[in-house]
Amino acid sequence: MLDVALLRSDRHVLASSLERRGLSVDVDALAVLDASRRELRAQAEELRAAQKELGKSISKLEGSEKESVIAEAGELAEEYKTKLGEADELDERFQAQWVTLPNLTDPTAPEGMEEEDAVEIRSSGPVPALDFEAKDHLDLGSALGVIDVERAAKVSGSRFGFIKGKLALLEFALVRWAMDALGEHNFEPVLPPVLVRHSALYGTGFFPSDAEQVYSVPADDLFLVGTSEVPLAAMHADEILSRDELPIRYAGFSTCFRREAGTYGKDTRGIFRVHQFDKVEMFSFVEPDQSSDEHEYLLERELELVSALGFPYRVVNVAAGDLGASASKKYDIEAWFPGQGRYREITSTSNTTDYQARRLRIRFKDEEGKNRLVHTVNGTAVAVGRTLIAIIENYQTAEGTVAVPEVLRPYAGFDVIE
RNA sequence: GGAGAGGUGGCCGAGCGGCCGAAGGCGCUCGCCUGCUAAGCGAGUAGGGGGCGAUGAGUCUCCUCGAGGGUUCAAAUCCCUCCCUCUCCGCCA
Repeated sequence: MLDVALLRSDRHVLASSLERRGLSVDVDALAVLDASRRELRAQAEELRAAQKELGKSISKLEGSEKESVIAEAGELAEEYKTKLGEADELDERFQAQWVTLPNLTDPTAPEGMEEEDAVEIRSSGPVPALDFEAKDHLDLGSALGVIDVERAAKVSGSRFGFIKGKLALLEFALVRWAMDALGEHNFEPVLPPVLVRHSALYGTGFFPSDAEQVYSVPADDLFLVGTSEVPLAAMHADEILSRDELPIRYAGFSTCFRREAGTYGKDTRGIFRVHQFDKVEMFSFVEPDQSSDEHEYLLERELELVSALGFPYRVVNVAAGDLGASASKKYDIEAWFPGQGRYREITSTSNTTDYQARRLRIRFKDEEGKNRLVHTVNGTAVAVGRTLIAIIENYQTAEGTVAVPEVLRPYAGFDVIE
Protein backbone atom coordinates (compact mmCIF):
# COMPACT_ATOMS: atom_id res chain seq x y z
CA MET A 1 0.00 0.00 0.00
CA LEU A 2 1.13 3.50 -0.78
CA ASP A 3 1.44 6.41 1.61
CA VAL A 4 -1.76 8.44 1.43
CA ALA A 5 0.37 11.55 1.87
CA LEU A 6 1.33 11.12 -1.78
CA LEU A 7 -2.12 12.36 -2.69
CA ARG A 8 -1.73 15.51 -0.68
CA SER A 9 1.78 16.52 -1.62
CA ASP A 10 3.32 14.53 -4.45
CA ARG A 11 0.37 13.78 -6.65
CA HIS A 12 2.46 14.09 -9.81
CA VAL A 13 4.91 11.45 -8.52
CA LEU A 14 2.05 9.03 -8.03
CA ALA A 15 0.51 9.87 -11.38
CA SER A 16 3.70 9.38 -13.33
CA SER A 17 4.48 6.12 -11.55
CA LEU A 18 1.06 4.76 -12.45
CA GLU A 19 1.53 5.90 -15.99
CA ARG A 20 4.83 4.03 -16.25
CA ARG A 21 2.97 0.91 -15.25
CA GLY A 22 0.44 1.53 -17.94
CA LEU A 23 -2.39 2.14 -15.51
CA SER A 24 -4.95 4.84 -15.94
CA VAL A 25 -6.17 5.98 -12.56
CA ASP A 26 -7.96 9.22 -11.87
CA VAL A 27 -5.61 10.50 -9.23
CA ASP A 28 -7.37 13.82 -8.92
CA ALA A 29 -10.67 12.12 -8.18
CA LEU A 30 -8.93 10.06 -5.52
CA ALA A 31 -7.55 13.23 -3.97
CA VAL A 32 -11.02 14.74 -3.85
CA LEU A 33 -12.41 11.61 -2.24
CA ASP A 34 -9.59 11.64 0.28
CA ALA A 35 -10.24 15.26 1.18
CA SER A 36 -13.94 14.73 1.66
CA ARG A 37 -13.56 11.65 3.80
CA ARG A 38 -11.22 13.57 6.09
CA GLU A 39 -13.59 16.49 6.21
CA LEU A 40 -16.44 14.24 7.28
CA ARG A 41 -14.30 12.50 9.84
CA ALA A 42 -13.30 15.83 11.39
CA GLN A 43 -16.95 16.84 11.61
CA ALA A 44 -17.89 13.56 13.23
CA GLU A 45 -15.09 13.90 15.75
CA GLU A 46 -16.21 17.35 16.76
CA LEU A 47 -19.67 16.03 17.53
CA ARG A 48 -18.19 13.17 19.47
CA ALA A 49 -15.96 15.46 21.52
CA ALA A 50 -18.92 17.65 22.39
CA GLN A 51 -20.99 14.66 23.38
CA LYS A 52 -18.25 13.26 25.61
CA GLU A 53 -17.67 16.63 27.22
CA LEU A 54 -21.33 16.94 28.02
CA GLY A 55 -21.53 13.36 29.22
CA LYS A 56 -18.86 13.92 31.83
CA SER A 57 -21.06 16.40 33.70
CA ILE A 58 -24.06 14.10 33.93
CA SER A 59 -23.05 12.12 36.99
CA LYS A 60 -22.81 15.33 39.01
CA LEU A 61 -26.27 16.55 38.10
CA GLU A 62 -29.68 15.81 39.63
CA GLY A 63 -33.31 15.83 38.63
CA SER A 64 -34.69 17.69 35.64
CA GLU A 65 -31.36 19.33 34.90
CA LYS A 66 -29.85 15.87 34.57
CA GLU A 67 -32.71 14.73 32.38
CA SER A 68 -32.27 17.58 29.93
CA VAL A 69 -28.53 17.13 29.66
CA ILE A 70 -28.99 13.42 28.99
CA ALA A 71 -31.45 14.28 26.27
CA GLU A 72 -29.07 16.80 24.76
CA ALA A 73 -26.16 14.36 24.85
CA GLY A 74 -28.44 11.77 23.28
CA GLU A 75 -29.08 14.03 20.34
CA LEU A 76 -25.38 14.65 19.87
CA ALA A 77 -24.80 10.91 19.99
CA GLU A 78 -27.34 10.41 17.22
CA GLU A 79 -25.80 13.07 15.04
CA TYR A 80 -22.39 11.59 15.66
CA LYS A 81 -23.46 8.12 14.60
CA THR A 82 -24.94 9.45 11.39
CA LYS A 83 -21.87 11.48 10.55
CA LEU A 84 -19.54 8.65 11.47
CA GLY A 85 -21.44 6.29 9.23
CA GLU A 86 -21.01 8.66 6.33
CA ALA A 87 -17.31 9.05 7.06
CA ASP A 88 -16.86 5.29 7.29
CA GLU A 89 -18.58 4.81 3.98
CA LEU A 90 -16.29 7.29 2.25
CA ASP A 91 -13.31 5.66 3.91
CA GLU A 92 -14.30 2.31 2.52
CA ARG A 93 -14.79 3.71 -0.93
CA PHE A 94 -11.40 5.35 -0.78
CA GLN A 95 -9.59 2.35 0.67
CA ALA A 96 -11.11 -0.03 -1.86
CA GLN A 97 -9.39 1.93 -4.59
CA TRP A 98 -6.26 2.83 -2.71
CA VAL A 99 -5.23 -0.73 -1.82
CA THR A 100 -5.29 -1.74 -5.47
CA LEU A 101 -2.64 0.79 -6.42
CA PRO A 102 0.77 -0.77 -7.00
CA ASN A 103 4.02 0.45 -5.46
CA LEU A 104 5.83 3.47 -6.85
CA THR A 105 8.26 2.47 -9.55
CA ASP A 106 11.94 3.10 -9.00
CA PRO A 107 13.37 5.69 -11.41
CA THR A 108 16.00 3.16 -12.46
CA ALA A 109 13.42 0.59 -13.55
CA PRO A 110 13.38 0.74 -17.36
CA GLU A 111 10.48 2.08 -19.38
CA GLY A 112 8.23 -0.48 -21.00
CA MET A 113 5.32 -2.82 -20.40
CA GLU A 114 6.52 -6.25 -21.38
CA GLU A 115 9.02 -8.92 -20.53
CA GLU A 116 10.96 -7.96 -23.65
CA ASP A 117 11.40 -4.43 -22.37
CA ALA A 118 13.69 -5.62 -19.60
CA VAL A 119 17.22 -4.29 -19.93
CA GLU A 120 20.18 -6.64 -19.74
CA ILE A 121 22.65 -5.28 -17.24
CA ARG A 122 25.10 -8.12 -17.05
CA SER A 123 25.87 -11.54 -18.50
CA SER A 124 28.30 -14.39 -18.11
CA GLY A 125 29.39 -14.05 -21.72
CA PRO A 126 28.92 -16.22 -24.76
CA VAL A 127 27.16 -19.52 -24.23
CA PRO A 128 29.55 -22.46 -24.58
CA ALA A 129 28.59 -24.74 -27.43
CA LEU A 130 27.96 -28.46 -26.94
CA ASP A 131 29.60 -30.82 -29.39
CA PHE A 132 26.40 -32.86 -29.61
CA GLU A 133 22.70 -32.20 -29.99
CA ALA A 134 21.30 -30.90 -26.69
CA LYS A 135 18.29 -32.70 -25.27
CA ASP A 136 15.79 -31.04 -23.00
CA HIS A 137 15.22 -31.86 -19.35
CA LEU A 138 12.14 -33.97 -19.99
CA ASP A 139 13.81 -36.28 -22.50
CA LEU A 140 16.86 -36.64 -20.31
CA GLY A 141 14.98 -36.91 -17.05
CA SER A 142 12.48 -39.45 -18.36
CA ALA A 143 15.22 -41.59 -19.87
CA LEU A 144 17.17 -41.51 -16.62
CA GLY A 145 14.03 -42.36 -14.68
CA VAL A 146 14.28 -39.28 -12.47
CA ILE A 147 11.35 -37.24 -13.83
CA ASP A 148 7.90 -38.68 -14.39
CA VAL A 149 5.19 -36.30 -15.54
CA GLU A 150 2.87 -38.90 -17.03
CA ARG A 151 2.18 -40.63 -13.75
CA ALA A 152 2.00 -37.24 -12.06
CA ALA A 153 -0.77 -36.35 -14.50
CA LYS A 154 -2.59 -39.53 -13.51
CA VAL A 155 -2.30 -38.63 -9.84
CA SER A 156 -2.67 -34.86 -9.88
CA GLY A 157 -3.28 -33.57 -13.40
CA SER A 158 -1.19 -31.42 -15.66
CA ARG A 159 1.70 -29.31 -14.45
CA PHE A 160 2.88 -31.72 -11.80
CA GLY A 161 5.85 -34.03 -11.67
CA PHE A 162 7.44 -36.82 -9.73
CA ILE A 163 11.10 -36.16 -9.06
CA LYS A 164 12.86 -39.39 -8.23
CA GLY A 165 16.08 -41.15 -7.44
CA LYS A 166 19.29 -39.19 -7.59
CA LEU A 167 17.48 -36.10 -8.79
CA ALA A 168 15.44 -36.16 -5.59
CA LEU A 169 18.64 -36.49 -3.58
CA LEU A 170 20.15 -33.67 -5.59
CA GLU A 171 17.37 -31.39 -4.36
CA PHE A 172 18.45 -31.98 -0.79
CA ALA A 173 22.06 -31.33 -1.73
CA LEU A 174 21.12 -28.10 -3.49
CA VAL A 175 19.03 -26.84 -0.61
CA ARG A 176 21.60 -27.62 2.02
CA TRP A 177 24.38 -26.10 -0.06
CA ALA A 178 22.39 -22.90 -0.57
CA MET A 179 21.53 -22.68 3.12
CA ASP A 180 25.19 -23.04 4.03
CA ALA A 181 26.20 -20.40 1.52
CA LEU A 182 23.59 -17.98 2.86
CA GLY A 183 24.57 -18.80 6.39
CA GLU A 184 27.96 -17.26 5.60
CA HIS A 185 26.07 -14.02 5.12
CA ASN A 186 24.03 -14.33 8.29
CA PHE A 187 20.74 -15.34 6.76
CA GLU A 188 18.80 -17.31 9.32
CA PRO A 189 17.34 -20.56 7.98
CA VAL A 190 13.55 -20.76 8.32
CA LEU A 191 10.96 -23.40 7.55
CA PRO A 192 7.77 -21.35 7.40
CA PRO A 193 4.14 -22.43 7.28
CA VAL A 194 2.86 -22.70 3.72
CA LEU A 195 -0.80 -22.41 4.63
CA VAL A 196 -1.54 -18.83 5.58
CA ARG A 197 -4.41 -16.52 6.37
CA HIS A 198 -5.88 -14.00 4.02
CA SER A 199 -4.16 -11.22 5.93
CA ALA A 200 -0.69 -12.56 5.09
CA LEU A 201 -1.43 -12.53 1.37
CA TYR A 202 -3.06 -9.15 1.56
CA GLY A 203 -0.14 -7.81 3.54
CA THR A 204 2.41 -8.96 1.01
CA GLY A 205 0.45 -7.46 -1.85
CA PHE A 206 -0.69 -10.69 -3.52
CA PHE A 207 -4.27 -9.98 -2.54
CA PRO A 208 -6.33 -8.61 -4.07
CA SER A 209 -4.37 -8.24 -7.30
CA ASP A 210 -3.05 -11.78 -7.83
CA ALA A 211 -5.72 -13.74 -6.03
CA GLU A 212 -6.45 -15.92 -9.06
CA GLN A 213 -2.94 -17.40 -8.82
CA VAL A 214 -3.44 -18.62 -5.27
CA TYR A 215 -4.79 -21.99 -4.15
CA SER A 216 -7.30 -21.76 -1.36
CA VAL A 217 -8.49 -24.14 1.30
CA PRO A 218 -11.98 -22.79 1.87
CA ALA A 219 -12.96 -25.20 4.63
CA ASP A 220 -10.35 -23.66 6.88
CA ASP A 221 -10.12 -20.22 5.35
CA LEU A 222 -6.46 -20.70 4.51
CA PHE A 223 -4.38 -20.28 1.39
CA LEU A 224 -1.34 -22.08 -0.02
CA VAL A 225 1.55 -19.72 -0.54
CA GLY A 226 3.19 -19.27 -3.92
CA THR A 227 6.44 -18.27 -2.22
CA SER A 228 7.79 -18.25 1.32
CA GLU A 229 8.08 -14.50 0.92
CA VAL A 230 4.51 -14.44 2.23
CA PRO A 231 4.99 -16.11 5.62
CA LEU A 232 8.47 -14.61 6.03
CA ALA A 233 7.19 -11.07 5.56
CA ALA A 234 4.06 -11.61 7.62
CA MET A 235 6.09 -13.15 10.41
CA HIS A 236 6.86 -9.66 11.73
CA ALA A 237 3.47 -8.11 11.06
CA ASP A 238 2.36 -5.57 13.69
CA GLU A 239 5.81 -5.47 15.21
CA ILE A 240 8.00 -2.53 16.06
CA LEU A 241 11.56 -3.69 15.63
CA SER A 242 14.45 -2.07 17.35
CA ARG A 243 17.00 -0.41 15.14
CA ASP A 244 19.87 -2.65 16.21
CA GLU A 245 17.96 -5.74 15.09
CA LEU A 246 18.14 -4.55 11.50
CA PRO A 247 18.86 -5.80 8.99
CA ILE A 248 16.98 -9.04 9.59
CA ARG A 249 17.78 -11.61 6.92
CA TYR A 250 16.01 -14.93 6.49
CA ALA A 251 16.57 -17.84 4.17
CA GLY A 252 13.23 -19.59 3.97
CA PHE A 253 12.72 -22.99 2.44
CA SER A 254 9.25 -24.03 1.42
CA THR A 255 7.15 -25.69 -1.16
CA CYS A 256 5.41 -23.14 -3.37
CA PHE A 257 2.01 -23.55 -4.96
CA ARG A 258 0.83 -21.64 -8.00
CA ARG A 259 -2.32 -22.07 -9.99
CA GLU A 260 -0.68 -20.71 -13.15
CA ALA A 261 -4.06 -19.44 -14.28
CA GLY A 262 -3.89 -17.94 -17.72
CA THR A 263 -0.72 -19.77 -18.73
CA TYR A 264 -2.39 -22.58 -20.68
CA GLY A 265 -0.19 -23.52 -23.59
CA LYS A 266 2.82 -21.78 -22.06
CA ASP A 267 5.75 -23.94 -20.98
CA THR A 268 3.65 -27.06 -21.00
CA ARG A 269 6.55 -29.42 -21.52
CA GLY A 270 8.19 -31.10 -18.54
CA ILE A 271 8.44 -29.49 -15.13
CA PHE A 272 9.59 -26.02 -16.10
CA ARG A 273 6.32 -24.43 -15.05
CA VAL A 274 4.44 -26.51 -12.49
CA HIS A 275 1.84 -25.99 -9.79
CA GLN A 276 4.18 -27.08 -7.04
CA PHE A 277 7.89 -26.60 -6.51
CA ASP A 278 10.35 -25.99 -3.73
CA LYS A 279 12.32 -22.83 -3.24
CA VAL A 280 14.91 -21.25 -0.98
CA GLU A 281 13.97 -17.60 -0.65
CA MET A 282 15.93 -14.72 0.83
CA PHE A 283 13.98 -12.08 2.68
CA SER A 284 15.32 -8.93 4.36
CA PHE A 285 13.90 -6.28 6.64
CA VAL A 286 16.01 -3.12 6.46
CA GLU A 287 15.97 0.57 7.23
CA PRO A 288 14.44 2.63 4.42
CA ASP A 289 17.68 4.14 3.16
CA GLN A 290 19.22 0.68 2.99
CA SER A 291 16.76 -1.10 0.72
CA SER A 292 18.42 -0.13 -2.51
CA ASP A 293 21.77 -1.48 -1.30
CA GLU A 294 20.07 -4.56 0.08
CA HIS A 295 18.49 -5.20 -3.28
CA GLU A 296 21.95 -5.18 -4.88
CA TYR A 297 23.19 -7.35 -2.03
CA LEU A 298 20.57 -10.00 -2.69
CA LEU A 299 21.39 -9.90 -6.38
CA GLU A 300 25.03 -10.54 -5.47
CA ARG A 301 24.01 -13.58 -3.43
CA GLU A 302 22.02 -14.87 -6.38
CA LEU A 303 24.92 -14.30 -8.75
CA GLU A 304 27.24 -16.16 -6.41
CA LEU A 305 24.94 -19.15 -6.35
CA VAL A 306 24.18 -19.18 -10.06
CA SER A 307 27.79 -18.80 -11.07
CA ALA A 308 28.94 -21.42 -8.58
CA LEU A 309 26.53 -23.78 -10.30
CA GLY A 310 28.17 -22.85 -13.56
CA PHE A 311 25.15 -21.83 -15.60
CA PRO A 312 25.53 -19.30 -18.38
CA TYR A 313 23.31 -16.43 -17.34
CA ARG A 314 22.23 -12.90 -17.93
CA VAL A 315 20.77 -10.38 -15.51
CA VAL A 316 17.91 -8.16 -16.52
CA ASN A 317 16.39 -5.08 -14.94
CA VAL A 318 12.65 -5.64 -15.37
CA ALA A 319 10.58 -2.93 -17.05
CA ALA A 320 8.36 -0.74 -14.88
CA GLY A 321 5.20 -1.93 -16.61
CA ASP A 322 6.08 -5.59 -16.00
CA LEU A 323 6.61 -5.29 -12.24
CA GLY A 324 4.40 -6.98 -9.68
CA ALA A 325 2.19 -4.79 -7.52
CA SER A 326 4.50 -4.64 -4.55
CA ALA A 327 7.81 -4.23 -6.39
CA SER A 328 9.39 -0.89 -7.13
CA LYS A 329 12.27 -2.53 -8.93
CA LYS A 330 13.13 -6.08 -9.91
CA TYR A 331 16.12 -7.97 -11.24
CA ASP A 332 15.74 -11.38 -12.81
CA ILE A 333 18.60 -13.74 -13.44
CA GLU A 334 17.97 -15.83 -16.49
CA ALA A 335 19.95 -19.04 -16.88
CA TRP A 336 20.70 -20.62 -20.19
CA PHE A 337 18.65 -23.74 -20.90
CA PRO A 338 20.37 -25.63 -23.74
CA GLY A 339 17.31 -27.81 -24.29
CA GLN A 340 15.20 -24.73 -24.94
CA GLY A 341 18.02 -22.85 -26.57
CA ARG A 342 17.28 -19.70 -24.62
CA TYR A 343 17.64 -17.86 -21.34
CA ARG A 344 14.84 -18.37 -18.84
CA GLU A 345 14.14 -16.85 -15.46
CA ILE A 346 15.77 -18.75 -12.63
CA THR A 347 15.82 -16.15 -9.87
CA SER A 348 14.07 -12.89 -9.17
CA THR A 349 14.77 -10.22 -6.58
CA SER A 350 12.53 -7.28 -5.78
CA ASN A 351 12.77 -4.18 -3.69
CA THR A 352 9.27 -3.70 -2.28
CA THR A 353 10.31 -0.60 -0.29
CA ASP A 354 7.60 0.22 2.28
CA TYR A 355 4.71 -1.24 0.29
CA GLN A 356 4.46 -4.50 2.22
CA ALA A 357 5.64 -2.96 5.48
CA ARG A 358 2.77 -0.47 5.42
CA ARG A 359 0.18 -3.18 4.85
CA LEU A 360 1.74 -5.42 7.48
CA ARG A 361 2.49 -2.55 9.87
CA ILE A 362 6.14 -3.53 10.31
CA ARG A 363 8.03 -0.62 11.84
CA PHE A 364 11.24 0.17 13.63
CA LYS A 365 12.30 2.85 16.09
CA ASP A 366 14.67 5.27 14.41
CA GLU A 367 17.47 7.17 16.13
CA GLU A 368 14.99 9.78 17.37
CA GLY A 369 12.71 7.12 18.80
CA LYS A 370 10.09 7.61 16.14
CA ASN A 371 8.31 4.66 14.61
CA ARG A 372 8.95 4.34 10.90
CA LEU A 373 8.11 1.68 8.36
CA VAL A 374 10.87 -0.72 7.45
CA HIS A 375 11.62 -1.66 3.87
CA THR A 376 11.39 -5.26 2.72
CA VAL A 377 13.44 -6.89 -0.01
CA ASN A 378 13.10 -10.41 -1.33
CA GLY A 379 15.04 -12.61 -3.68
CA THR A 380 15.17 -16.18 -4.91
CA ALA A 381 18.19 -18.10 -3.67
CA VAL A 382 17.35 -21.38 -5.36
CA ALA A 383 14.18 -22.19 -7.24
CA VAL A 384 14.77 -25.89 -6.88
CA GLY A 385 12.74 -27.27 -9.78
CA ARG A 386 14.15 -24.93 -12.38
CA THR A 387 17.65 -25.26 -10.98
CA LEU A 388 17.46 -29.03 -11.20
CA ILE A 389 16.44 -28.89 -14.82
CA ALA A 390 19.08 -26.26 -15.54
CA ILE A 391 21.60 -28.72 -14.12
CA ILE A 392 20.21 -31.54 -16.23
CA GLU A 393 20.36 -29.51 -19.42
CA ASN A 394 23.70 -27.78 -18.81
CA TYR A 395 25.51 -30.80 -17.41
CA GLN A 396 24.21 -33.36 -19.86
CA THR A 397 26.70 -35.56 -21.69
CA ALA A 398 26.64 -37.09 -25.15
CA GLU A 399 25.72 -40.37 -23.47
CA GLY A 400 22.63 -38.88 -21.87
CA THR A 401 23.98 -38.88 -18.33
CA VAL A 402 24.15 -35.78 -16.13
CA ALA A 403 27.21 -34.65 -14.22
CA VAL A 404 26.73 -33.16 -10.77
CA PRO A 405 28.10 -29.60 -10.45
CA GLU A 406 31.35 -29.58 -8.51
CA VAL A 407 30.02 -27.54 -5.58
CA LEU A 408 27.19 -29.98 -4.98
CA ARG A 409 29.22 -33.17 -5.00
CA PRO A 410 30.18 -33.07 -1.30
CA TYR A 411 26.50 -32.58 -0.49
CA ALA A 412 25.13 -35.10 -2.97
CA GLY A 413 27.54 -37.92 -2.34
CA PHE A 414 27.66 -38.82 -6.03
CA ASP A 415 29.14 -37.26 -9.18
CA VAL A 416 26.79 -38.28 -11.90
CA ILE A 417 23.17 -39.15 -12.57
CA GLU A 418 23.07 -42.11 -14.90
C1' G B 1 -13.24 -34.62 18.22
C1' G B 2 -14.57 -34.03 23.97
C1' A B 3 -13.90 -31.06 28.67
C1' G B 4 -12.06 -26.80 31.07
C1' A B 5 -9.29 -22.00 31.65
C1' G B 6 -8.02 -17.49 29.62
C1' G B 7 -7.09 -13.15 26.06
C1' U B 8 -5.49 -5.60 29.20
C1' G B 9 0.76 -1.52 27.31
C1' G B 10 7.71 -4.61 25.43
C1' C B 11 6.62 -8.34 29.63
C1' C B 12 3.89 -9.58 34.29
C1' G B 13 -0.50 -7.94 36.39
C1' A B 14 -4.86 -4.86 38.75
C1' G B 15 -9.15 -2.74 37.12
C1' C B 16 -17.15 -0.47 41.59
C1' G B 17 -20.60 1.59 33.83
C1' G B 18 -18.35 8.05 34.24
C1' C B 19 -12.58 10.89 37.88
C1' C B 20 -9.35 4.77 33.05
C1' G B 21 -5.53 4.59 27.47
C1' A B 22 -5.54 2.12 32.11
C1' A B 23 -2.91 1.13 39.39
C1' G B 24 1.41 -1.52 40.63
C1' G B 25 5.72 -4.25 39.25
C1' C B 26 9.55 -5.71 35.71
C1' G B 27 12.16 -4.07 31.60
C1' C B 28 13.99 0.00 28.79
C1' U B 29 15.72 5.39 28.08
C1' C B 30 17.68 9.88 30.18
C1' G B 31 19.65 12.45 34.48
C1' C B 32 21.83 12.34 39.57
C1' C B 33 24.78 9.49 42.75
C1' U B 34 28.26 5.48 44.14
C1' G B 35 36.18 4.81 42.30
C1' C B 36 34.22 -0.77 38.53
C1' U B 37 29.78 -3.88 39.10
C1' A B 38 25.35 -4.13 41.83
C1' A B 39 22.16 -1.12 44.57
C1' G B 40 19.82 3.82 45.27
C1' C B 41 17.19 8.54 43.79
C1' G B 42 14.38 11.50 40.05
C1' A B 43 11.95 11.83 35.30
C1' G B 44 10.12 9.52 31.01
C1' U B 45 8.27 5.18 28.44
C1' A B 46 1.56 1.85 23.83
C1' G B 47 -0.19 2.26 18.80
C1' G B 48 -2.93 4.47 14.86
C1' G B 49 -5.84 8.49 12.50
C1' G B 50 -7.63 13.59 11.95
C1' G B 51 -7.85 19.29 12.74
C1' C B 52 -5.06 23.98 13.25
C1' G B 53 0.08 25.08 12.02
C1' A B 54 4.83 25.20 7.01
C1' U B 55 5.04 17.86 5.44
C1' G B 56 8.83 22.22 11.76
C1' A B 57 7.83 23.34 17.02
C1' G B 58 3.50 23.09 19.27
C1' U B 59 -1.52 22.30 20.26
C1' C B 60 -6.55 20.30 20.06
C1' U B 61 -9.17 15.92 19.07
C1' C B 62 -10.90 10.86 17.69
C1' C B 63 -10.10 5.55 17.72
C1' U B 64 -7.80 1.14 19.86
C1' C B 65 -7.90 -3.14 26.57
C1' G B 66 -8.35 -10.40 20.95
C1' A B 67 -12.17 -9.08 16.57
C1' G B 68 -17.02 -7.52 15.22
C1' G B 69 -21.88 -6.14 16.69
C1' G B 70 -25.39 -4.39 20.66
C1' U B 71 -27.28 -1.78 25.32
C1' U B 72 -26.28 3.32 27.40
C1' C B 73 -25.85 10.34 27.52
C1' A B 74 -21.33 7.27 28.81
C1' A B 75 -18.28 0.41 28.02
C1' A B 76 -11.71 -2.52 29.48
C1' U B 77 -16.11 -3.03 32.75
C1' C B 78 -22.97 -5.28 30.81
C1' C B 79 -25.14 -8.51 26.49
C1' C B 80 -24.44 -11.36 21.72
C1' U B 81 -21.40 -13.58 17.84
C1' C B 82 -16.76 -14.94 16.20
C1' C B 83 -11.36 -15.63 16.54
C1' C B 84 -7.08 -17.04 19.10
C1' U B 85 -4.03 -19.17 23.10
C1' C B 86 -3.26 -22.63 27.04
C1' U B 87 -4.35 -27.30 29.98
C1' C B 88 -6.38 -32.29 30.19
C1' C B 89 -8.60 -36.56 27.46
C1' G B 90 -9.14 -39.04 22.62
C1' C B 91 -7.12 -39.74 17.67
C1' C B 92 -2.76 -39.15 14.74
C1' A B 93 2.62 -38.02 11.25
